[in-house]
Amino acid sequence: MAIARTGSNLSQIAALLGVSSATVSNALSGKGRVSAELTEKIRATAADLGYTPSLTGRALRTGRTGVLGLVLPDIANPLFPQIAQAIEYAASNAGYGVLIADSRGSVALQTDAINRLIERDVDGIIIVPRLGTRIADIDCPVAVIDSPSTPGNTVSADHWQGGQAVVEHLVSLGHRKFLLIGNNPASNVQNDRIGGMKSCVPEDGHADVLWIERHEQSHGKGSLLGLQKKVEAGFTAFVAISDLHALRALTELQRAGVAVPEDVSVTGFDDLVWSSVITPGLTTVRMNTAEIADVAIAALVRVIEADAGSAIPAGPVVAAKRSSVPMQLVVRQTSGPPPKAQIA
Amino acid sequence: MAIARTGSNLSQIAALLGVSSATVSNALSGKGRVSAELTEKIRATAADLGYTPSLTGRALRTGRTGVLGLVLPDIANPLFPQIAQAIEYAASNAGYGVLIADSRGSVALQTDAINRLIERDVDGIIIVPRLGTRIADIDCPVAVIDSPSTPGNTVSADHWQGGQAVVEHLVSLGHRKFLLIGNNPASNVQNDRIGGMKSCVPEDGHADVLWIERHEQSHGKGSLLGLQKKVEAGFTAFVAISDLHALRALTELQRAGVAVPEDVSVTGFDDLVWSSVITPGLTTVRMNTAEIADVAIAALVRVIEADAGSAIPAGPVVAAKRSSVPMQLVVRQTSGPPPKAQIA
DNA sequence: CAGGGTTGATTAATCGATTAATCAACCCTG
DNA sequence: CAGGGTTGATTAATCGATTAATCAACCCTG
Repeated sequence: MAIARTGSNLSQIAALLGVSSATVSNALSGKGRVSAELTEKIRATAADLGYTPSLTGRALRTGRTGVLGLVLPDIANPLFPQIAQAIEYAASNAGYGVLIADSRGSVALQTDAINRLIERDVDGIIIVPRLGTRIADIDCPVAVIDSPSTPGNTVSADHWQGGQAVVEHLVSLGHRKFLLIGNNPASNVQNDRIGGMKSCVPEDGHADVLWIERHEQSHGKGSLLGLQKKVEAGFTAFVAISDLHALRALTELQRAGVAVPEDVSVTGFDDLVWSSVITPGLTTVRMNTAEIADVAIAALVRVIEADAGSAIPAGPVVAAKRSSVPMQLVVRQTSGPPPKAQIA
Repeated sequence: MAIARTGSNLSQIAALLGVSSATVSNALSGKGRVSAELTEKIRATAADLGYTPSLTGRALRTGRTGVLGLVLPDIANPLFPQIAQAIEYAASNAGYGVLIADSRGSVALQTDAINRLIERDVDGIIIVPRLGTRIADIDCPVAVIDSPSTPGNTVSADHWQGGQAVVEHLVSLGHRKFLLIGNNPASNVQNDRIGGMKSCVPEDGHADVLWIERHEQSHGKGSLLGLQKKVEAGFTAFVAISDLHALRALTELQRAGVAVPEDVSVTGFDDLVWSSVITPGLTTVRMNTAEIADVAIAALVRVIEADAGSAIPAGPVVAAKRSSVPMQLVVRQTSGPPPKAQIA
């Protein structure tokens, strides 16, 4: 014997009013033909009973569960909560629930995570892919949030433009010698940011790139980045592709007695939670997660709800109307003019 | 016409072998009586067809969806991803999916979030409650992860013991004058941590508490905490209830020219991602999120799967076998002996 | 060898909602 | 007033899996 749900169901309403459950379904969904009078009565009793439709029953019949899957990369990325929140909010507004699946930093587990979601019959999947992963063939609509230069990207922040914005800001303050700090050159996101930064270095300026993962391979994990020597070599702007690395740079410089922003400027990316409370407050670039989530969900929902007609979607990865959303520069206290001596 | 699922179903296997779908169901689930020979044949064809049971069909029949809801407080808490990851992992191992719902920092939205989950027929809910929220009556089993001193708490880290561990460490280094840094005294978690810290201050020592939210009400959001004056007043240990506040303290002190750990020690809580990469590395206390998640999920699953017998559970909030899980001290570079002059 | 017990299967109902097909009643119109 | 059209409802099938009830075949045992 199946276990009865706590709430009421269509047949209960139908029995109470002496009509068929089909009529109740039609009345509540506005489909079919039901007299205005009866519709009103059905609405009223449904409200009285606190009726909520069984999404399971509906899912079985319609083949749509109303649930989206969200696949996230390595949890270490502190931007994750913001993205997850934005996706959940946008999905919820569109009438969808969000199942999470964690790829725990490994490509194999990412595939497992996707398969778990598909087994649960999600209507679509949003993937924030792990570094350089290609999305394998997936049997449902997929939205990819990575970077505009990634093939198959659905929507993402305009990381290149974000990189431009922060370097333009520093150039206008008078900086000419930049140390760009990245982590892993295999990341499309990081490459876009670095690329945008480089594109704005003026002809009389200079930019070096420090890749942290490479540096740590030779110097050991968590080792100093040797920034003090860079300061001595005349670098005045330390431009990181993440607040995490900016923070690392900032504390290393402070510890070495280099004053920020008086001696050098430090900037980050992503506006993570701590950026506003540290001293000095971190100048950074913020992505519009709400907008990105809205676009991704809208694109996904459009394909899902059109799917009734065309059985086979063209490709699994959906396209959005806008594929990139501008980033916004947030100026706080870690960026300022370089010391007088440095200005040529 | 309902939309057919992409995969195969029980009746397809049944038709292929010329048996009834009931037999296929029995064979695959190991229930009922099916000959060993036939069971083997059914298993083989199921594997051939790549059969995965429709969880929707099963859910409708059994009344259990195999999905848990996870309600998270304000996303600003950077510990969230670790908890979410641990919960998802534990749930997945127990055969459950995890739907997320964000309470976005408001009690009203927390209730909305819970209702959305219930509408989706989750089998149980895990709540990491917002500051001082009481869990309203909920129509399904609930596990609460807050603090051992919270009434109705299911399981959590032993925040009191964590507070003890960090102050014991500092006392053994020679510290006697402590500034304990909290945010909001209405939080059970924060109160437990502060309480544990205080309980380990020796008789010849002293501890003051700085509540940041109160401080900001009079001094403005993001204002300096006035720690330099505290250093001048002889405080040598700054013990925060979160790495976020420890980071704030650390940068403020470094900026003011106070050397950490030579002049003063700074410690945090939660071992957030950046704690290991900043310079100097932050001494902190880590919670065993995996263990907490395992206990919470186990308690929830126990009630859910016993529910078949007893229709009405005693109360919605489930109890666990262990209600508190010890925290672990992680010693890095921000803690050291106080300057010689300060040792009496 | 009659009749109780076991084995290994099938039948049919069920969970809840949706929807194509059908039907009764009524309204018109030529 | 016969017959086509519309209105407002119902009937019945369906999505996929589960499971209580039933049944046929066979095996024993007294």
